[in-house]
Amino acid sequence: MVENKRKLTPAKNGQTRDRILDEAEVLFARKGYHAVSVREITAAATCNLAAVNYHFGNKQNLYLEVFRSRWLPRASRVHNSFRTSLAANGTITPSAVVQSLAQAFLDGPLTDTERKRHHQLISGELAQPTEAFDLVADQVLQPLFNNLLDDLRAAMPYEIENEQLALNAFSILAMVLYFNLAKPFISRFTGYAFDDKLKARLINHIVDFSLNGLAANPKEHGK
Amino acid sequence: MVENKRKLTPAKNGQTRDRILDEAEVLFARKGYHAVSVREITAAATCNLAAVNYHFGNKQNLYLEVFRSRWLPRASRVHNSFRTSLAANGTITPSAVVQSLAQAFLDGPLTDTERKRHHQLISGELAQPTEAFDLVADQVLQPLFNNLLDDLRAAMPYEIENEQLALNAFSILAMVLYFNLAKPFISRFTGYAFDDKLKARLINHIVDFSLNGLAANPKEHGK
DNA sequence: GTCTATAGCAGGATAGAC
DNA sequence: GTCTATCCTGCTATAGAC
Repeated sequence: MVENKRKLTPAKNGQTRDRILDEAEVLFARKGYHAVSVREITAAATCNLAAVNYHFGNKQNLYLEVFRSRWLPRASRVHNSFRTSLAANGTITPSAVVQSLAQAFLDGPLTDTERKRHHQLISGELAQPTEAFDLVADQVLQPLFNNLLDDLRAAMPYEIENEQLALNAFSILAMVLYFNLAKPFISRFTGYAFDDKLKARLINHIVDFSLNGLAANPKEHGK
Repeated sequence: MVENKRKLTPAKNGQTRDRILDEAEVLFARKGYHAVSVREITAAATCNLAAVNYHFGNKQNLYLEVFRSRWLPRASRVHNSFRTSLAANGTITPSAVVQSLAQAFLDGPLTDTERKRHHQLISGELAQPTEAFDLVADQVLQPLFNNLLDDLRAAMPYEIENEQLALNAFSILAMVLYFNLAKPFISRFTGYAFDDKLKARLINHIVDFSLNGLAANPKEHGK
């Protein structure tokens, strides 16, 4: 009742735009930009073909809007989860940094299906970058990388040169991001089911491997 | 002169098929399957539109043939480079395994442009797997993974359980494959040029990190 | 804001001459 | 084995009624 004043045409069903974004994201993630048609999206969103052009101008801009309004906020949730988890840890140690990062990315605030979509979308951009990649790189990847650099520098018990630090940061990101990407294939190659137990074990492994590499193996893990 | 006997129509220019495969691979790698048209491929191969259907039946089959006749043999060269380099090392140590693997994948028998194409093609399949991924998984990834498991088991100085071993193998693969994928972005995020010096440093880093994780840092590297 | 209808074009694929 | 010519489907995008 409050906002009637400036809308004489009260935008009956403002949900169409949202439904399009939701369905577009699912389809773009599963099949990639070029393999999805606007018809397919509007059919899934149970609206008319013309709605995409009305709300987003064209298909390319719908794709970008999926990243802007869906992907980026979700990435922020993951990033925040990492930061608060690390802050809650009190002192910053290398172990705490990697633990918080792995936890946030592999078991953080996202549901399993959200996480899958999230990583499929970015995988597509890694394989064939579009304008969306610039968006993601500037607003998510670069800040994450810089944060990780700062945290690692603060956490390492000795001085470390910049290039060395950067390589370490990349290696840790490699572990975290790659395991998310490869998750469907770990089962395929090993035969292990990807259940919660394996997920927890995976996070522990990433921490151990990042801290001590293969040398980490002889040690036992507290449960 | 030797083979005239059984070809009365001597297949004037049997190179068309090859040219199509070459150009198709470049375009598929750069833009992805759906973003490339058959017209675009035949134009690049300076042949007629109908040639693709004549030689390969349809577009999808041309794509598969690119993997069969171009990607798989190249992957074999890399795999062989890894095996012979490791064998030449004499005794199998964890360090030798990782060193040989990283060397083969990041600086092995492929030229830089070959390697880039190679990894762009497989990245596309990782993001949105098609029939080609089954091919690659069965004929390349699974054997590579099994080899790595065997080598690591032989190289580790103590007994190690299967799941632990598999996670370590994945972690090492993560480092090697991820750095190839992320190479274009390392420069972007760090500002360092990706020259031969950085490449060599990267290989050393992967070995160190895989062996000792972050704990590897204080050590100096022999040149 | 949502719909129908359609323009306009690019795509994969095929027939048939050479 | 390579070409020209063409079919026809499916696509994005727009115009205009409601």
